[in-house]
Amino acid sequence: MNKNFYITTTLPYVNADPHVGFASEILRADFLARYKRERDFDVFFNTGTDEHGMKIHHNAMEQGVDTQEYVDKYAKRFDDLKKVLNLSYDSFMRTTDKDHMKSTQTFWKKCEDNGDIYKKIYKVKYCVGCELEKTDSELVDGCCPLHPGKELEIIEEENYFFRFSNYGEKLLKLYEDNLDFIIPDYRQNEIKKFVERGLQDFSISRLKEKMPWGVPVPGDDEHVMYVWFDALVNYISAIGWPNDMEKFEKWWPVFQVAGKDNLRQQSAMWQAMLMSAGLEPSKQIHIFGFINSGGQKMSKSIGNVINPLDIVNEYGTDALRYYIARHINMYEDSDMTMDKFKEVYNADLANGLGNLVSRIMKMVENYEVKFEPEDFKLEGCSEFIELMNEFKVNESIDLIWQKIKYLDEKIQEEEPFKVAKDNLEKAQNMLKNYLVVLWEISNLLIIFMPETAEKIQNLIKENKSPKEPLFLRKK
RNA sequence: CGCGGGAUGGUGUAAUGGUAGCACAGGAGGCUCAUAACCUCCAGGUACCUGUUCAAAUCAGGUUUCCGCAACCA
Repeated sequence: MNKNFYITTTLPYVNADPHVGFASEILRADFLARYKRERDFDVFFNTGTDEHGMKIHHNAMEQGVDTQEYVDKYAKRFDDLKKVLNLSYDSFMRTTDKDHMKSTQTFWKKCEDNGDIYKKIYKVKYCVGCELEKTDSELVDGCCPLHPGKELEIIEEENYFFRFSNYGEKLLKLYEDNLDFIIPDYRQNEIKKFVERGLQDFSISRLKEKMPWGVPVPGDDEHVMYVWFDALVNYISAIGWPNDMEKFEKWWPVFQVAGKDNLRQQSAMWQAMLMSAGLEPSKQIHIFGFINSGGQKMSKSIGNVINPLDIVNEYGTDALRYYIARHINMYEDSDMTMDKFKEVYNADLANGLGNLVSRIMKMVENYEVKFEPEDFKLEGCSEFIELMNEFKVNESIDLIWQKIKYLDEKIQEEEPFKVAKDNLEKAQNMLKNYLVVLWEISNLLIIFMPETAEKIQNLIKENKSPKEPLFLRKK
């Protein structure tokens, strides 16, 4: 059995601070990466930042800073998530990285050699008011929303195109042969329908004189690559393609996670590009739902944006990790508000896990229970393994809370605090039984809440009660 | 009729034709080891209509309604 596991997130575009939606994507990837390591897989976990393209270039110019400086600043904010969210990724790939850019150029040439790249006249809609190119989806009634009534200018320019239209049949075959290529199945169905409707070639370059911030097209000084083309290649450049083919062979194909806005790019465009370059398709792609707030899409103008940093500052890293794991639906859209977060925090973490640890360990300390945990074997928890093998995060962590509930009930039923008054030894044995389960809980928690798991394990090993509550109840 | 997916207690979820389960929030009691925590009990639900069936949340048809996608949005 292949014990190598390569997982990647999509690369967020660095034109804003990290969003809780991306936090949830990378956290889920982290849960799975940690799980696979626990199962003795050799894991390579990739993430990074997508740093090219017009929007970034414009933002930098607007702020009057050098574009490189601008992306450096934002890339750091994303890399900071490693500490803030306690992530275990191995690779942080920035698309402005020199090796990545070289590998993208090689990739381009492969596609070109295969006859899939050609030049064509491209019609751009240009709003004179904004002095910006506009896409159809940005337009309202055929006009720029900021300058209604103003005719858009049509500008023609020569662009390179990728022969996406060559890959319709091949993509359909890929989906047909791999019925669980995209999870959940309705997303696979969605993309299948999209491909069936017929594919049109897409533009993969921009004129350098208008937009210099991109990877130069090999053999043509006048063009840079369109940001999509370059960003997707990171999944292979991150593991050494094409320079270190041994490394590449070790890790490829990749297990991908992405938000639902990325369905098309990841499961159709990128797969076609891989085919064109003669590479094996991705292993599997999980398409996640979005997080809304108060029933609405998060937006700055509504003021309902949830910043993961704020939550971590107030509640701690593990509380956020917990909330994402247990209460945000992986595949359907979920709603999240600070009120809900507090409710869950108090119910599940303060009253649930935290209180359970306090009550058990307090008795352990008072009754001088001596307990030495045995080495934990994940293999013993077959139900948990089955769920995590299918990447069912919500259900897996649910299982842990069932055990917490079980212990609370058990303590009430057996009343060791009463038993201790006239039969200390019997009470001690009861406590030891609880500790066996608590030890199991702490070990299962490692992948979701690493810090908390470690704290609990230390308390168990030292037979001590926590000096302060694990999760202080919030008013 | 462009294509596709949904509507389960106040909220979030489970149940592939066979007793609608669970958690949170709400109400009542109990316990005292614990963070006003914990335990027990109570109340509350299949959007609507019709059909198939011994039996429907589940299958079919329709109504209402919500949400994606419709191409370069990174």
